[in-house]
Amino acid sequence: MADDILNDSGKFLLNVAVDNVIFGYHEKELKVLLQQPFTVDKWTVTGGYIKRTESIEEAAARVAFTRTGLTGLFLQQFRSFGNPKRVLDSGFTAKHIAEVTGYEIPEDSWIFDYFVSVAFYTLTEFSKVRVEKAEFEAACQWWPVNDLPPMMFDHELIIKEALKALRLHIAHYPIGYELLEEKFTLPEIHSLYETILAKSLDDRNFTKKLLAAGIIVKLNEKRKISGHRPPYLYKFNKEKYDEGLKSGVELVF
Amino acid sequence: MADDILNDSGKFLLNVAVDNVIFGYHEKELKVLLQQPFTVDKWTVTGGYIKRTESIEEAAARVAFTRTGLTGLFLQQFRSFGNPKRVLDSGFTAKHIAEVTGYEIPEDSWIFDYFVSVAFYTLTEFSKVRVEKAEFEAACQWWPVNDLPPMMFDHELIIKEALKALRLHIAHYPIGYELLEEKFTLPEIHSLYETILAKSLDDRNFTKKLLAAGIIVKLNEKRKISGHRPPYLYKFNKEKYDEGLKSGVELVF
DNA sequence: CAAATAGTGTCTTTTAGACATTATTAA
DNA sequence: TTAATAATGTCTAAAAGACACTATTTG
Repeated sequence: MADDILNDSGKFLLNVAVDNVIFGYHEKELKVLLQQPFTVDKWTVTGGYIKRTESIEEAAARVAFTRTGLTGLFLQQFRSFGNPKRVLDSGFTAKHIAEVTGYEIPEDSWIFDYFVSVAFYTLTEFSKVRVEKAEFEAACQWWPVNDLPPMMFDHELIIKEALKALRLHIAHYPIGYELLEEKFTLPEIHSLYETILAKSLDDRNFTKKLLAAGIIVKLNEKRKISGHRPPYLYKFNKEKYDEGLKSGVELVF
Repeated sequence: MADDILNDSGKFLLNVAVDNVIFGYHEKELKVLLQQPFTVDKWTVTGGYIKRTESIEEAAARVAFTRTGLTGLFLQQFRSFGNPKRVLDSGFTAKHIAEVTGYEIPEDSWIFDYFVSVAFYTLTEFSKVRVEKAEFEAACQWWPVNDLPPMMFDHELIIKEALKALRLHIAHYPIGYELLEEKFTLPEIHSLYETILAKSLDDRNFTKKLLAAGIIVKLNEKRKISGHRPPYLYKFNKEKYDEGLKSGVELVF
């Protein structure tokens, strides 16, 4: 509970934490999972402190697991943020918390200190996520990337930068595996890319490119949809895909 | 001095620090500026603690300034490193320090703690750098990237990753401005790129591409060299260059 | 005029980009 | 047979890549 974090400060690193921008894709919209501390009525990216026994990647994975129930997610570090004004400008103070929640936390508690945030982004298959708020949180829910609630600290910037990194990566690595179901149709992956890049892509050229790169494979099945021609299902070619992740592919769209 | 850092721990953030891989280019070789703590006979990337009053970027700039005397350098954050084993595996202990230097430092001093390192790389014009070791260091000098001395912690990995980031960036941003003198010849910039990318580039196509992108401009001067045809001097087109830095250019070589 | 290196142009291949028609299914 | 959407091929333009000869200077 709260006590866990407040009293057990010896368990965590000081002055450094992780933030994890968890992206999910649903109904042609890119969403991001945000949490709301019950101390402030602003929202934050999911994040947490780093245990002394874990690496920063493990901390980010734990943060994601706590909110989504998923493990083995695609996790990408993209930048760290740190300057003395991050917390000072946020309205996140002992006084404010006392007013809102009745909790009395010392003014000089380590949680109000200057924190460097190591930021990651994570891609999830929306339908598999079971959203759960972590302890010490008032809420946790998906928000459309293009329609965010008021954000705390510099978290709006963090999301912007995460999106920038995602868009850069999508041109060099075969992202998509983690955002779609195992079998997907061309229209589905096509509109995923259009959504992430926020621009329309010629369907013929798009298909051509993915097939030429060899990262997707046509299956002999169709998705059952009524009222019109059913689309073929595709899956990723895992080897090509992993190789692409490692050494990079040119997929400039 | 040492006391500054050891006693004045309240001045610095705990559990987080910056490392800065300072690159310089000299005689067709890419070099990196390394420091040697006088406590261990291994080398490290230049680095330091973060003051409570400064941002991580300011800390990295200060680290570079202390060793090179230069300000306004090109500074690029590329990754953060953090896991509990970084220090444990390094042989960096109070006992070892006492043996080597006679300094008695408590086993539980904060300097032996788990540190997350926010890593940057910096590009410098070799000839302008006046190498100076910082306090608490036995030495500070240039080393060829391809021929490094024994490195402490995970600093060999940090250099590898910095180089990877530099090679990625060079394909998207017009790097070079900070590594060459103001006026340079085509053969000079050509061999700079060949050195960084560790592969040979066709001189005609290389020139064509830089000129087409508009980031370099031919001057009406030649470099005085005897014994053969003197090369023309070029300079960067600062506007195009800055624009390229901001929005990215495709310069795949 | 010889030595040494600088400078440059053309042709070919590959890749990117624009563009519109036919195919399949269910109701 | 119609409604709805899936699937696909060709032509053009631009960019990348391969390749070798001429130019300029000093000694």
